[in-house]
Amino acid sequence: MLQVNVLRQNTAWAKERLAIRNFKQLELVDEIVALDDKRKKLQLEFDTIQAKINCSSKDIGKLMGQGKKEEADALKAEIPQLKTALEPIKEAMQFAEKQLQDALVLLPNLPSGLVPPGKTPEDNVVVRQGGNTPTLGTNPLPHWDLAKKYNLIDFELGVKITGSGFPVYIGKGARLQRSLIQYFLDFNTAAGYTEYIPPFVVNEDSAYGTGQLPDKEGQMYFVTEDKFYLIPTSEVPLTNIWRDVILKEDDLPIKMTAYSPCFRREAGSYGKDVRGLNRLHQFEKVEIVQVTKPENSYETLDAMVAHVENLLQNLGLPYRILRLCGGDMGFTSALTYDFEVFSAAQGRWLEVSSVSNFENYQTNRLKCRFKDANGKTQLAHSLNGSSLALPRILGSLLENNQTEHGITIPEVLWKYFGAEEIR
RNA sequence: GGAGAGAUGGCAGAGCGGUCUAAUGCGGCGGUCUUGAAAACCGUUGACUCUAAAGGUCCAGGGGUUCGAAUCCCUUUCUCUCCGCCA
Repeated sequence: MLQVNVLRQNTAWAKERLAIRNFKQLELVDEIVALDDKRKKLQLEFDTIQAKINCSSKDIGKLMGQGKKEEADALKAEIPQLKTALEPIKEAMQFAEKQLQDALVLLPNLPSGLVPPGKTPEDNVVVRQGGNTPTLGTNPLPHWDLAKKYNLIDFELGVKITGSGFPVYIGKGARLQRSLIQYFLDFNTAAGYTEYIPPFVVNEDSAYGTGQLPDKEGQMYFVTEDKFYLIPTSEVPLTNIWRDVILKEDDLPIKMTAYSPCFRREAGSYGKDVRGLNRLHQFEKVEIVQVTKPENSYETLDAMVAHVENLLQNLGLPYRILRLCGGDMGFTSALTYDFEVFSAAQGRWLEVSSVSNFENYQTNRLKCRFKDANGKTQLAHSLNGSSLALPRILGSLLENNQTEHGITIPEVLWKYFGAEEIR
């Protein structure tokens, strides 16, 4: 969430930034500053009266110790009226605090200066394109047909066991998926990321900490019995490792990577968007997360983009990198690059990664801070990206690499997959 | 799941109704000494709010009793021990 002081000191600028992402309730910024003013005023009143009570209580203690019971009783008699005066102030203060908090979580992050204006995905800017689109033979098959032909994935079986959007990977399909996961993790750890296996369900504090709550409440599966959320991405448990932590400057940057299944309800999705592996309720993903010093976060973002780009190049997939426009960006992001691969048989670009800098939006909520060289505590910056989401990579790999007699496996996967081709 | 015991500063650990502004030890930081280091000795040591300062808040979370709560009561969560179940 945003810092009130930033909004207070740069009110007009903050509104301009929010307008870039087509945020409508700009008056919320003024309301927040007003609420904070109110809160401060009440806090001061509260503190003044509380100080008097504390002082009297100490005096009573001393008097009792000296056996001056009557003087102590006289002092005691003064306190009830102070407490009576305190009560409404306390309530008003707590109410103002809650209102402030409730308002703050409604504000999305401020887009960085690089974010292009725009409302829809059409307004995203292609910053780079790479790889070659293959020339497929006649009647290229979409991946769901290839999956059936080579017995790699059974979608109907998933429907039987759970429901739509929960595919069952079988044999070489499962093996290919595992090969990709292992390749991604090895590639990430070679680049200095530490591998984690985090919990796949999280509590409310964690879901709130990275901003999934209250924004994406309906997107997550919820275990009512224990009040746990199934993670929509391992970003949630990974970033929350640093909740309520004050780091040393030397600890930064923190580089983490994790494989996890991801669970998303995706309510309301339908049609060709959800066909095959295009959109699932459970999918696999390898994630990278970094926590950095504020002054380094944008060069870190560039490094993460280059890192993900390398992965796609190594897999030989045709890709493009988009800088998301204000209207298409995530709630908590300041700048996001999306990666799409071209799935040749479907003839569509599919999103396979999203790399974002959250600046201190997440860390402010998480209270993830570090002590700088001057001993001052300040908020760190957090970033994350998919490296990579598996289903669409798998789908496009099947489609782009299909031949007359099988599917060729990219060379980087040979040692994991144990073969150069699926026949 | 049942019974019992606990949760205190970076860590260990005292405090169980009133100078707690939380003892003590370890660790960290600074200094003295030293060619340098170690040892020894001396000093220092959290967060939030507010900030000119004072003040206020924080002893797992929430609520209560009291003039006054780390300390008493209720409640939630977590940890440990024993039993049960189990990969």
